[in-house]
Amino acid sequence: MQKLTVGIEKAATILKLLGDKTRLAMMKMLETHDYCVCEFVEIFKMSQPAISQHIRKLKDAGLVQETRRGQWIIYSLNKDNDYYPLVHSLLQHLPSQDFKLQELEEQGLRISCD
Amino acid sequence: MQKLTVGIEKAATILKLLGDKTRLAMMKMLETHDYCVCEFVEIFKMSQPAISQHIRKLKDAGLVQETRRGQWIIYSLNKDNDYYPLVHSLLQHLPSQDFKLQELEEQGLRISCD
DNA sequence: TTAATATATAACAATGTACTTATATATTCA
DNA sequence: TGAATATATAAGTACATTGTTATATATTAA
Repeated sequence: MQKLTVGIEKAATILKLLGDKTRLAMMKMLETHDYCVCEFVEIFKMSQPAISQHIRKLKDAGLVQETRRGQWIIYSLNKDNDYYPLVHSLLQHLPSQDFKLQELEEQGLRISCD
Repeated sequence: MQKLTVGIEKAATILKLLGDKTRLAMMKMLETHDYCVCEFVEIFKMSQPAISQHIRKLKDAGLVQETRRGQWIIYSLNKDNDYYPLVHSLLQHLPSQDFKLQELEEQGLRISCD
């Protein structure tokens, strides 16, 4: 059961988390596809630990969830989270990031294709 | 003319601004009433410079606007801002903070009553 | 079992944030 | 004009954040 509204303090925590362009882009991207860490590393041209640390923050807040698939760990949005309605409505205001997925596919670097 | 979506980077900047419980509460409160700095000082039990600095950030981002009324400066939401649709939809997920206004009135500290 | 790959964690440095106190500016009113 | 009030700004400090590099852990495949 999800709440209609969310406490101000907790909401501020979520917004602070999303107030980083890398994490915000990740969330928008996860709206349409799942991704593994190594794909994000390619997409954001950022070190693997940096990506891993961003994802951990999202995971600790319950915004994303992980599933291991062999040697890869696939991340997806956790739509059951209490804050998902807030997050969802905010993501609607952002432009699709699917062009990044396309770039990845053109480079032959897409891994977690379903 | 407002845009349908907003760049990821700029959106992250806005969300980071709102990712502070004081500023987020201010924005929610400004949805229903205008406030002056001295009222926020009472409500948030915070020093005047601290409040002033929070408001300046909101103002610099164009989220709020000021109007001088005598010795007071009244702050209100800037609904013409490009990011207002995003901000508005996100505030809908937060509980009303009107009880804070009531407290203020009960203490006889309400200033900027229209 | 060993090498290769994917991910996580730890320790650190640079930078950013949010307060504080002290002080400046603007307005009102006696 | 001068005192009182409201607000802004500056400088300093404590703490948080985000990257880095080095290293640990987990899985796969030879």
